Amino acid sequence: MSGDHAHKRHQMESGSVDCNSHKHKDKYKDKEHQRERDNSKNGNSEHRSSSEKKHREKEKEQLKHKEKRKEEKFHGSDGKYRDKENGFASPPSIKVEEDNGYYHSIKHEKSLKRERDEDEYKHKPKKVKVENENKVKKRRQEDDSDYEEREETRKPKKRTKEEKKDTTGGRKKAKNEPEEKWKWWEEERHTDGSKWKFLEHKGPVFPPPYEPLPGHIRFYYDGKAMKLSPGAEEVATFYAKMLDHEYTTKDIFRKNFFKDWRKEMTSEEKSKITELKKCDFTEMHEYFKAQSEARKQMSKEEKRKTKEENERILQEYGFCVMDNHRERIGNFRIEPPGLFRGRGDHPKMGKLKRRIRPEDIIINCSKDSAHPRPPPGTRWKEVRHDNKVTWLVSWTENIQGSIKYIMLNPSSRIKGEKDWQKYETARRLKKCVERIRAQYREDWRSKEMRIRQRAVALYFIDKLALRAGNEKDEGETADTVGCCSLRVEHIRLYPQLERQDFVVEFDFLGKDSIRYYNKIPVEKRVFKNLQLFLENKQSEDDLFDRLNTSILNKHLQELMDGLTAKVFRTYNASITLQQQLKELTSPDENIPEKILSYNRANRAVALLCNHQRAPPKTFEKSMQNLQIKIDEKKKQLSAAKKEHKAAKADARTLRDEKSKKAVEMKKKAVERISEQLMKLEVQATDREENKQIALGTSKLNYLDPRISVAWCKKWTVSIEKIYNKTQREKFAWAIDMADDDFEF
DNA sequence: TGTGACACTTAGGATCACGCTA
DNA sequence: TAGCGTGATCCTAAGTGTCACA
Repeated sequence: MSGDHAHKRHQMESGSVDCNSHKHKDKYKDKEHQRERDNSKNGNSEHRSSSEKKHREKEKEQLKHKEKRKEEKFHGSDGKYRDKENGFASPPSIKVEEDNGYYHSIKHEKSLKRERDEDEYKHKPKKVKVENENKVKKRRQEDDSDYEEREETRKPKKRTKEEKKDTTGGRKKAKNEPEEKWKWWEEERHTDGSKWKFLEHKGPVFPPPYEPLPGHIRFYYDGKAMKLSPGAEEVATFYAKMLDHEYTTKDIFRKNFFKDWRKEMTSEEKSKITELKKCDFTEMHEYFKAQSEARKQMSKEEKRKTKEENERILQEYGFCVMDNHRERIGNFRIEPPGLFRGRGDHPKMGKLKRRIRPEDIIINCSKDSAHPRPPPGTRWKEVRHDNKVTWLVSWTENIQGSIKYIMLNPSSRIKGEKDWQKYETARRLKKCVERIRAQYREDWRSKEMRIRQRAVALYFIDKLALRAGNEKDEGETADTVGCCSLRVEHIRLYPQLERQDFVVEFDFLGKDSIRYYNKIPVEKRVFKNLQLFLENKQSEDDLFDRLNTSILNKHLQELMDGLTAKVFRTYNASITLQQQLKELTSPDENIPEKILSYNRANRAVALLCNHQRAPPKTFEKSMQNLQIKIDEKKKQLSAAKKEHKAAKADARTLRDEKSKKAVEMKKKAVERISEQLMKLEVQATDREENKQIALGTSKLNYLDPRISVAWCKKWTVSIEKIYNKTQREKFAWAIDMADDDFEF
């Protein structure tokens, strides 16, 4: 990152756009906005239907026309538009960082101590400083109110005498005491654009080499057993393993697999094996199934050994040292070879994903770190020392020619800081969203078509939380769209529908080929504009032919520093959660009911963002089981109530201590069973409502965790009820800094 | 100004591990 | 204690957005 860029980032964080005057109005408008959205969203119940088929059928006929339109869109009719190449990236250029004197190994810590004292904030000791409570409270308030301001004004902290004396944070660690969590959010950030000063790791873990099948497991071609060469056999096993999967029923998958498989065959095999339908992989398939079964049946001792071995690998390769801290790596294993599982109607599904060799790998680490060693007899493609990026290992995959990375775990400082920053940008949008909304409404009346298109697209991104919709390489990926890449065929206009005026129906495949289907009433001016955009266009033409994500983001950047289309999704998701939590949580709810309210608020966001999932295979059965439990519990409750009544009658007659005690016991039993019943009923409601909705995606990526933390603190719900261990690790910063009065 | 390369986030499905129940 | 169901974790595809360069 250049100095300029660093400066820009700093500016972005300091929230230079003054939007405060809109603050109070925003709250009201946001709510109105949400209500409008809720009303419009309920039509979105259909799930992954056959609209993909429709796209396929039209594809051929559309292609020609589309090419033409595209040409016109960007170059007028001069024909200068050049098609992209085949989508494969050329090998990344070699980039070697000069030693700038920043790097140091933890091994050299002692000799560099003097430097650390002078530039202390860059190299904090692992131990966490002990702060007094008032200080902590003050810091938290500061964090909540204005993170950017703090970033701007904060100067490197002076260390106390004690701290200088002891790099372990002022006290010695007792034996077996769990290592304290590093509170990176209390420390300074790099301001020079660098992502780290020191990075050391052991490199990636490669998948085991191919093990040939035992002799008795055979492949049959045209009914006859045939021994395959190791290369061809390995690729055949990839297919055999997937025989149960729907992929192997798809024509494109089968075609691509067969084509790539033939490339791995010997010439003799190639001449014999000419049709996939004559191939019989069932023996291989059964063999792998038996193997997986055997793995499940392993003895306790064997399972323990496997677990220990995995733990050893994790300890050795799953961590790195970044700026004096041991940090967990996200994905330290190289992707094994196999068949490409593109989603939706991906034209490349079934192609062979090649085995990655050390010679394909680029290592990124500090110059003065102990470099990872390649496996014996091999070498890395390159070892570079680029501290402007966060990745540790990269390679180029052969399907799309894209670069794959090994990066740190979400709980790491480097990811956490970015996440925190993302939510701060969204909070800045909150301060000026009304001004931006007023502006795009005004732009609906612009004389210029490009401005009208931009304004309508932005309205959709804001109102419906649509993705930006970058352009994609045709024929290289599945045909999916976002807002800017919507085509005429993706919307339908109804001047009146179901007693509502100006209704727009959306039906398209979005990211991961997940269907977006929604009918929403829009403002008259939007409707009229859409009619205008559709004039003289064919179904496969772009709806917004004068717009792309680059133009839109450039405009957004002018409205607010750091604003892009993506920020609207984060903002709308978080603000919706906050509003829904306020609306749905009531003080007289018990804990399970509160959690149901939380999940309902979370669901509202997932619905908004169209986060769907395939209903679990066992869904119906598990609901039935739950219902059986509920029925049984109801019976229990009615029996317990009867017993309680009888005990009361006894007590009235006998009037002794024993019968009084019995009444108490029966009463408690009724209460206990009632509570159990209530929990089961809440669970059933929650599960039913969650059938096709994925809550995890929004929770992990869109909802400012401080909203959830504050809600937990306010209603004394333990954080474990809403975040599991991994999520708590990822959001440690928020759990530590948010109080019950945090406002997004 | 368009384009490709690159870096990074977001996403759903597959697989694993663990706890509950019969 | 085996079998099952479920939540947690892993995996990797598929997006977004920025930058340099022609």
